[in-house]
Amino acid sequence: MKILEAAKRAGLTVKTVRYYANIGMVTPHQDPATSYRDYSEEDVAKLQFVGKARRFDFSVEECRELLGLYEDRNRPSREVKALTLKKVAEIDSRLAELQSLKDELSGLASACDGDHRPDCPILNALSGRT
Amino acid sequence: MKILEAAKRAGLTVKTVRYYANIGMVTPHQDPATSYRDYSEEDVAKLQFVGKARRFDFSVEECRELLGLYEDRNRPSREVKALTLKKVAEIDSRLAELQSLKDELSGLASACDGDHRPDCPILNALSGRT
DNA sequence: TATAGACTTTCCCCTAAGGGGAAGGTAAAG
DNA sequence: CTTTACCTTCCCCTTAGGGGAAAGTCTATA
Repeated sequence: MKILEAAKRAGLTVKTVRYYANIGMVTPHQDPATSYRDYSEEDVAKLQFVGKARRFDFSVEECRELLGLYEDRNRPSREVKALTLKKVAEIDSRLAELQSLKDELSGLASACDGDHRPDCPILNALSGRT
Repeated sequence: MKILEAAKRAGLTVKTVRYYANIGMVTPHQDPATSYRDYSEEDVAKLQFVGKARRFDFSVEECRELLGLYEDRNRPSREVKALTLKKVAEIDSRLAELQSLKDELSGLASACDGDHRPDCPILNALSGRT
């Protein structure tokens, strides 16, 4: 099938699918005469796989790794689990970071009257006047 | 003072400080003869302000806005508060998004034996075999 | 069969916020 | 006077594609 249909079936944009072909992640057969790409069912499955993994916040390089494991019928599930746990840990530390940012900012916001007057605890905090 | 000292006092890199000058955010006097930048105390204060705001996850453009308000002795604190609350809301939705990602991934990881055998619920989930 | 419209290709520039490094000028210290 | 540290501009690199131009291809209909 042609790229538009493959993209639709994988829930991706044509640009994205073409990008994955360019970086060698999902490489369909390409007609040398017309240079049209021709996606097989298996290509579409890989695109779907990568699309899901991306939505799980795996980077493109991590998706490439996962895809390699996915295609290797003999891979140990250990490796997949390790990648996943690493990603969970990353998400965890980002969560903590964001939570503390939110706490500080909410604290500042609730200390600020938010009226028309110029005095503002938020700006005072940002300018270092604790 | 020269750029290295200004950067050190603001806790930023020289590259970053020069970048802020290039985009017109903190623009020190520049000697036309040597083209050396010369940072005043006020410039350093602005750099510190921007540095803090960046650490609070404000984008450079938002920092520019905040800096404008900071420099306007007559600004209403309302505007500052509005920007801050908007940022808090953004952080909140990102938190929810990450939390649900983490829950799904942890669920998958705990369902995976993580041994040497090839069967892996994580890959099964990614490949759409629910 | 000709042509319009839908689709495809490659190519190039753009994003945010700088980092890395080259080439060349300047300043302070020995 | 020379070394060393610092400064400048300039250019390319990063992520993961998006936007759009120019040109080729396919398909349906008049």
